[in-house]
Amino acid sequence: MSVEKETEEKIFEAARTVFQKSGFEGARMQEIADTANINKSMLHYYYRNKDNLFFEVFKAGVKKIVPQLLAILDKDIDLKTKIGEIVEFYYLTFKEDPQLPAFIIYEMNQNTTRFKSFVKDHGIVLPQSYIDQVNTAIQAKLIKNIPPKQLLMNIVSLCLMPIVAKNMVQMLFQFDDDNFQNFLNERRQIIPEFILAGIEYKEVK
Amino acid sequence: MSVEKETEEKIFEAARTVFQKSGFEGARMQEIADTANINKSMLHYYYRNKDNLFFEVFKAGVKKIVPQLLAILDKDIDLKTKIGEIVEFYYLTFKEDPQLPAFIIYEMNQNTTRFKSFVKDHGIVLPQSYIDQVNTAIQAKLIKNIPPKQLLMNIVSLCLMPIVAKNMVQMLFQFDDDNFQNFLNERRQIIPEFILAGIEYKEVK
DNA sequence: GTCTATATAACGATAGAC
DNA sequence: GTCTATCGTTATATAGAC
Repeated sequence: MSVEKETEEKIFEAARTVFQKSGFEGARMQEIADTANINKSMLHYYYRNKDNLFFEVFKAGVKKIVPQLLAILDKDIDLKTKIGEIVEFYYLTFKEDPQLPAFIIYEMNQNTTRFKSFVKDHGIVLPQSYIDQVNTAIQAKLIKNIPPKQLLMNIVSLCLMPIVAKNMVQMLFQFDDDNFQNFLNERRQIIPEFILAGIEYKEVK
Repeated sequence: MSVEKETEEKIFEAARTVFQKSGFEGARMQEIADTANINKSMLHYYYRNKDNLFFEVFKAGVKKIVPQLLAILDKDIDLKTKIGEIVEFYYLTFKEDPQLPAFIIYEMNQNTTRFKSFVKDHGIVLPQSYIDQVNTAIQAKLIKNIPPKQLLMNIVSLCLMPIVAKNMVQMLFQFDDDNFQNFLNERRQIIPEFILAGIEYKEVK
């Protein structure tokens, strides 16, 4: 009958906060317990150990980033629209959860195994439809010649890098938090324009 | 008279290896000692504690990435040449030291203070000459309208992101190490072309 | 400068009462 | 399910002989 969150969920949310802030090695079980406002031994009761708890947080993070990207790439829509959707999706996702991409990318470099099982379980594959779409556009001379994976790498780089390197960017550009958020917001328009010009995109009439 | 590296230097090199691989929290003083092939207490003799040793490694890393970028930005050369030099500089630097950018970017997000003292000591500032150069090119209609900081963000994103997200990229694109290196090599040409088209760069005759 | 031995503290994890 | 108390381990760091 309680309207409060279940203990297990409270623990998970706290773990998400602490792991994303400090990483696996930097995170402390005690800090997770304090953040969740529960007893430390409850962490072990529900999740057995630190590795387990971490992996749940990690998996949830990957799920928030990767499948949606692949789904957009697989959509039967114009390339221009597709690029716009990716930029918007990442902008909105990381506005809510700014530490997520740095967390996932860093932890994946630390331990590839963690991700491999995830890829296997969820059938994570770059959609062939996207590859075909880009190659077709190239042959039709609608865009200039660029390998589809390179194009995707460019799109994702432009979206993620500023957020992954937040402190570095703020420091070099002397941005406070407001300036930084405005900078990101400005990119919602700049990135699609930049990419479309970069591939010399020509509209289909 | 010894041709071997001094102990202090051996420690530093080992610390660089271990810190860049595992991060500050994940690094173990014992592993650094083992890597350097010296006794663990020597670490404290030369560097007093872990924080100190880490900060030396961190500072050296920042020095390898930031001042050179600012120096290129400040050069009195054509914008096209400038972009090409940045791309080449980062490609060559990270071919030798692939874990460096992820290390610096991650640790900077963990602890801004570490970097602030560095910025202060080294007078790290985005050169006004670069800002002026871009704005002048925009007014002369040589490139399309884009804030100079946004353009720089794009350049750096395209160079660094694939290396920072190495494992993620390899996984999603199903690249082995050779494929990945070829992918990066291919970008030496693709990135400058993409950027110049992206800003609709027009050569000065 | 370099070693062995050890102090000290923190962390993940568990046992057991309720 | 939830708590207190505590175990066992591992980490950084230091003391002191050589």
